[in-house]
Amino acid sequence: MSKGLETKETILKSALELTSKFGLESLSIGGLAKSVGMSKSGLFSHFKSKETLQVRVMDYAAEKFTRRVIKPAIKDPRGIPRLRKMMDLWLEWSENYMVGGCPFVSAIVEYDDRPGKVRDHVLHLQSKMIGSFERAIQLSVEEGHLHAESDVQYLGYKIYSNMIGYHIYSRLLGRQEARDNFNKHFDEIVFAHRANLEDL
Amino acid sequence: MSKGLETKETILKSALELTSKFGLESLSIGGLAKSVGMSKSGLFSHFKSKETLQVRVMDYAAEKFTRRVIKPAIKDPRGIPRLRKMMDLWLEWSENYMVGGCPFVSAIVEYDDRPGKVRDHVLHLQSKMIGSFERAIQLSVEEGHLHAESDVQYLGYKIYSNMIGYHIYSRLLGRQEARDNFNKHFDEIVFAHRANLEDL
DNA sequence: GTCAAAACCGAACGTTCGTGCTAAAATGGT
DNA sequence: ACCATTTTAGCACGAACGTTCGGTTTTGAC
Repeated sequence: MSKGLETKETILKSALELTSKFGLESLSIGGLAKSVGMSKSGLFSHFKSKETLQVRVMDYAAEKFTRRVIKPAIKDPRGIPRLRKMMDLWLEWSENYMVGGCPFVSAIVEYDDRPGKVRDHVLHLQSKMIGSFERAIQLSVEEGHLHAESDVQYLGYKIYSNMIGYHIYSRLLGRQEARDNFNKHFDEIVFAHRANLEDL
Repeated sequence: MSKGLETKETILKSALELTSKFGLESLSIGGLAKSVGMSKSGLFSHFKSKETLQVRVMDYAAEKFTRRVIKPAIKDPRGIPRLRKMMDLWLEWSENYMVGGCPFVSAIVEYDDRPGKVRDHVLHLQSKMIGSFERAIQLSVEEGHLHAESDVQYLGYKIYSNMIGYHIYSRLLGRQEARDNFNKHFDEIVFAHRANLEDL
């Protein structure tokens, strides 16, 4: 790997950490340069603008997310087990890997009223992420784990809400029941949509 | 009312609008001054620091929230009707009254990793808000609308998650099913915890 | 109408922001 | 070892940031 790509990786790694902690908008060129130990202009020349940097950071986050949450889960059997695994991996991602919490959650809220390329990109990535969950839910229906009339989009909404709710209860409010709540709620959602056994 | 309090009200009103749109941290003294049509220093002198301004803005928001969501709901009968009314009023508050979405949601996410007075204050206000919902849930149990063994805290978590989920689905993702999802999910949560009729 | 207090403004402060420009240093294929 | 390319640093810019200060206007009680 060339020197350029190496430092670009170093920069993005540090940038993602800062973003996770303080948000995508607070990410400053100068501060980022200091945290990776290089000059402002040297760092800047890797991205032509701050906007580009922000977009790259989110791409970097999305790549890590796919590698750590989505991809490992497909080793588990289709249906509820795989969906459950995604939840566990997301918890791991959100709690331990990302020191400042899931960067998408912050970015989404931060940019819901800031039109521009960054917002569009964040929206696109988050839609893709929700799509991944919806696909896992769809598979759960096809595998017969959830009943055939399940509204996949609605189920996705409930599961996503549970994730966000956990994130806030755990992060800001610091409630240690958050994880139990999350798991219990997920189980209830799945249970409410389970297939009638006599249908199989 | 004295002149000082009047302008302070004007400032806070405009500040809350900006905060709702762009977040509490992006709120700048200069920008705010321009939007209310007064000088930077003139505005600044009303609050001794930006930190104080931010705290006051959140207090202002909390007051409006109480006046528009909590207080009107107590006219409805205790229990599920009152809780349901709170949901409707919150939807109204979040959708129409606050142009940029619920300011607490933004503030919470923005400050989950920024220690300081602002964070502490936001946390305190949000805890109070959740407390209001939990009290309404508790009343629903006492009124016999929800079964006696209901875990009020857990129910609060689910209802809160639904609110946050709706906020994101509706705001950033722009999904128009969001509202239906929200209502359906609320009904399901209540239904899942309803009192057994034979117990009454 | 007087006068102290409150409110407000304009200018300036030291920083930090994002972004150019130029030149030096490091890199890597030949 | 050479040399073109890439990467990095230094410096400067205009703008915006929060904040301070000195002075002017406005307010409201007497």
